[in-house]
Amino acid sequence: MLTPLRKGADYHHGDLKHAAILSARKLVAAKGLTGLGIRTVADRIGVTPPAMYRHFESLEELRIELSAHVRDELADLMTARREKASKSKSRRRRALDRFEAIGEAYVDYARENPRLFEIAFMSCSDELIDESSSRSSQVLQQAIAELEEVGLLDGKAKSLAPMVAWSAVHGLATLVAQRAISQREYSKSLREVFTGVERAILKRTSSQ
Amino acid sequence: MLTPLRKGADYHHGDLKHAAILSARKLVAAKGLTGLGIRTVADRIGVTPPAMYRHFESLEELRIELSAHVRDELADLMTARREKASKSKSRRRRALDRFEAIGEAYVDYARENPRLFEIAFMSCSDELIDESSSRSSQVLQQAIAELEEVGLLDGKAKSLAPMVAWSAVHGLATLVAQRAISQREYSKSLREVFTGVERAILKRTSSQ
DNA sequence: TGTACATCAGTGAACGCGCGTTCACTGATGTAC
DNA sequence: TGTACATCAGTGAACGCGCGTTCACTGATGTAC
Repeated sequence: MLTPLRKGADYHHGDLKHAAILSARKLVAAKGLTGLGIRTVADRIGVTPPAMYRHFESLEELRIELSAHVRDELADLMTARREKASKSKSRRRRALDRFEAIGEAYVDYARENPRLFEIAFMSCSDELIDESSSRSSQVLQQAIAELEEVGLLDGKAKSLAPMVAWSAVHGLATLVAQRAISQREYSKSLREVFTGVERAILKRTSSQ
Repeated sequence: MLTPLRKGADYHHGDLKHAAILSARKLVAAKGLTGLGIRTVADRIGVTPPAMYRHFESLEELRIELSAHVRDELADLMTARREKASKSKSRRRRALDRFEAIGEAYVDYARENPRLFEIAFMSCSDELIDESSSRSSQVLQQAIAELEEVGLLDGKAKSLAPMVAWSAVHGLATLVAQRAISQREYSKSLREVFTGVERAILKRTSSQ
């Protein structure tokens, strides 16, 4: 399909904002936050720099929108992996698999998109990200609620479960993103962290 | 003392490299990594930009040296706090206090120097930081060894203790540095993470 | 103790560059009649 | 169905800026004799 998608596509881009964010995503993924610029993005999507200002107030705003986009991607991956995990098993197995699936998705995203992951929570430097309202943290809360429903969550540890799981998985993810943990050690570390978190928050049975 | 510290101090700075790193530290602490520049630092320490090139090959090298300096500061704080913790108590109490002291120091540093903490492990983007040789991780290993010596470490969890503790504390630290956790929730979160990590790696007694 | 000289650590001016942003403009689009 | 016109989304040229870095230089320092 070499024909323009819409009439006048030579002059009116049609979907500049969306294209800009995707291009910004690529740019940051490849060169880090420093590589992101109004002019560079404009070039890549075949538009002059001032056109960008029809859609973004400033470079800062582009950054912020990209950061939100990345957080969305991350949350999407988490829910997708959760849904793919374990059907037709015991309720307990299922809840645990879903819990692990979202954690693994989180860390995987960081491993595969280290630069993007870095800006997901960081780049909105000034306003603090409302953790409670962020989609990925909601997904986590939900998974913990599921563990509770099936009776796996330890009563004493219940209140600290979200913070512990969040910190441990987020910590592992940043270490992986920074390559402080090599690909070789990756899955081992992931298993260790999961085991640790589960020892911390699940009910204690003889088998564990 | 308004007299120059050494003869010829007008022309020969005397300690430019050290002064540059300190000034870079201040700059990054205040404005983030973007605020760091050869010219800016040169200005601040009262020297012309080319003088910087007698001591640093490039801006990149200045960044790398600053990053190492920050990692040193962090490790120094950890060991200092560990030594301050708990004397004249039971061996077990002492080992646990020392373990917690280094974790708390880590997170405190991140809270008080968020921008610096961000570059501590990140800015050496290309070469991966040798985790095993980094001073702060050695301090952690040591603390875990102490827990083992006094018989607090759980046998099964022993192998995963370093990874679990490291991830959880590092994760909390980055969340705090990014202000994803507010000052208000800070000490509560810290306690939760410690409790979680200890539930994960310590021997299980009835009291826990 | 004094002088010649190599070495070192700065200066001052300039380079080219790419950046974010602004401005007056123009081509395309959609709507009212 | 056709025309006038407001609105919108782009263009092209230019702005000033601060940056990292290079260059030929010069002032200070220390060492050999």
